[in-house]
Amino acid sequence: MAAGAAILGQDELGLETRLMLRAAQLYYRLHLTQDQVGERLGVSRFKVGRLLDRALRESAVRIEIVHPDVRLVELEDGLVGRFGLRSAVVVDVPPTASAADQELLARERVAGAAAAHLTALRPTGAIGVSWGRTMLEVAAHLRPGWTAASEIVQLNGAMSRSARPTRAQEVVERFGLTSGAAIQLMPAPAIVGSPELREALERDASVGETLAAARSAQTAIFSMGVLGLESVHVASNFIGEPDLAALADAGAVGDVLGRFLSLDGRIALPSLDRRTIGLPLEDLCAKALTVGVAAGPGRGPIALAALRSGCINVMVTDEATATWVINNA
Amino acid sequence: MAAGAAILGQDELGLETRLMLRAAQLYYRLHLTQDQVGERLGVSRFKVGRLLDRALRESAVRIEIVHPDVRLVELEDGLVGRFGLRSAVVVDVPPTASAADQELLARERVAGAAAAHLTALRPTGAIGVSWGRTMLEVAAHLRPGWTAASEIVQLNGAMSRSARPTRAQEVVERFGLTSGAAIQLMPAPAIVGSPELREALERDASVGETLAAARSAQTAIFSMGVLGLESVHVASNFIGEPDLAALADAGAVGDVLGRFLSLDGRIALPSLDRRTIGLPLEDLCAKALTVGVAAGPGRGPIALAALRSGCINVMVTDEATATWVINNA
DNA sequence: GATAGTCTTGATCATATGAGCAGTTGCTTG
DNA sequence: CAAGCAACTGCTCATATGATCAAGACTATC
Repeated sequence: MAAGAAILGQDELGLETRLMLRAAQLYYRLHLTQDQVGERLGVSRFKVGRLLDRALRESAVRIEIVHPDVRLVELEDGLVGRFGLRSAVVVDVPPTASAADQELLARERVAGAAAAHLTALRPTGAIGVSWGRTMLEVAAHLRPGWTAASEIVQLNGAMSRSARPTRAQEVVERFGLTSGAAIQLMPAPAIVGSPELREALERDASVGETLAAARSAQTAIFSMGVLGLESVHVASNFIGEPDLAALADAGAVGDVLGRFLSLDGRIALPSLDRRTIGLPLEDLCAKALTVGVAAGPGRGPIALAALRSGCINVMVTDEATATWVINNA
Repeated sequence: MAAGAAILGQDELGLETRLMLRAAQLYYRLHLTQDQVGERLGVSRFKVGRLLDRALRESAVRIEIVHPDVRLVELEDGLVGRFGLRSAVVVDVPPTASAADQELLARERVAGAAAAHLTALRPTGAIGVSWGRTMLEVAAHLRPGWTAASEIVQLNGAMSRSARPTRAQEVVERFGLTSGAAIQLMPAPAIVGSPELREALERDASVGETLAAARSAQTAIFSMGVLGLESVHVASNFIGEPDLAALADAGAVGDVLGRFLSLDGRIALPSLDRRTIGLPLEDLCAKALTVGVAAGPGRGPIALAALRSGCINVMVTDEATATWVINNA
């Protein structure tokens, strides 16, 4: 063979290349062993190995992963790698007719994924939870026995004076019911009028004990809220027009546990933060397992901010949000 | 893991599928071993193997050969498989400005490939050769020492009375020169006026001895000619208008060793065949190694006919011809 | 709530593949 | 024409992979 090529000068015909392609076909298409390929082609199995090696190096053979869900896995890996997470779950949300439906579906899908992932994570001890529409949906997806946790603690204030209830209690109750754990609520509004009042409430046993439990929990599960009129904090009357305007001025993009963050992951408006009742951001960041859930359009910025704050260990979100985060990180 | 999926009922999230895709990425993209993949994913290497197996079976991973020359190899394999050949060589002919250039280039490329392939085949003993433009080109591409054959024998009559010489002698001479073998010419026209004359000539020692040598040679190398005014047989005045018309009527598509075939691979016009001097078709078919060379546009039909005749062991041709043959076989 | 059946799992062993190495071959250059 | 050089080949040995099997887990059914 070498002799032939030599006499002919160069390998004009691509004889060696043809051999390579033939080997690749026999090996990758017909699934013969390198030995068998060698036998058919009249070369040693070593040569076949080298031929296949060359085919791979010169990308004459392309191996690609074509499953529609790879992009989700890639996003997950991207999030884990970029933000040093323990894990991430990115779910696919099929398109819907209306934007409102899309938001609903995204919430449903992401919440389901969050519930499933939580079950797989099997957290133990005390678990802190936030509230909101997304958390309510997560709670609804939990199956009995999903964890053997000892206690479910509400992480931030939620008692609303508005006509539209936060249903925060339902979240905690369902988490407790499905796990058989005791529950502990935080009987206070999310945001009050003054830092002094917040301090007074936190000193009181009713709120103080829950806050202490929230601090000592090693696991936290929480959602992310957007800033704007559709925010639950606005709907629940925790913040009004002036606060909203101030937050917008400060560059806030959304909230975690009622604490509004700017895109760089810091507290956007410290003066408001001092009026916010619940687990402080730095205490959240210190926990061993912190599961952040972001579902629906427009969550990209707050998701990125929360990830940048370093308070998220495990991220659960939809494809659009994950894509936004990766592209803007 | 299994427990989690069980509690959640079905594998709603495609958790197993994600694991599969992740395994595929780590294995095929990052080239980790299955062991390492298992370690990263927290599963046994057996599971990784099964995951990858499933990925392949469900074609979540696609392995394809993307080299531009695969199609040539596929055509080669197609010819070998379809016609039970020993081997086949199909060459790529880049497009040219004019049709005439295309024919020239095809001939040059195919002839080069034929010479190279012959060298690789290393035929021994006596080798029979035909003549024609293609064979002349093949001869021109032979490098000294390409074979250790003992004798080169002309397979069919070629002596022309026309102004345009066949240069058949050059073919044999160059085959002999480059191999150091003795040569034996067939001093007769390709086609004569009557069966009786043919018989008389073949009985004469001058032609008879060469014919006997042609019969006993175990190797034959020959080209294929088209039917029509551009045929060398017409140009050399071996056949005239009446014969040409009769051949066309009989469904002849071209010739091998001056013997015209119809598309089914049989002698198209037995009466003409009886006037043709040289190795008969059935003697050609009986040889151990028969290399047929077909180059240039319009050679599809005669190539197919020759292949069907069963007289070809090894085929050398261009892509267009091979494609035509495969599509019309 | 027990039990048979099915699916999944991890282990062992045989096989296939890859890494490193020494011998050979042909090419190049003095 | 010879000597050095570089590429290629086939070998041995270590490793990775695939086939088969027994045990365990979960499901479905009564």
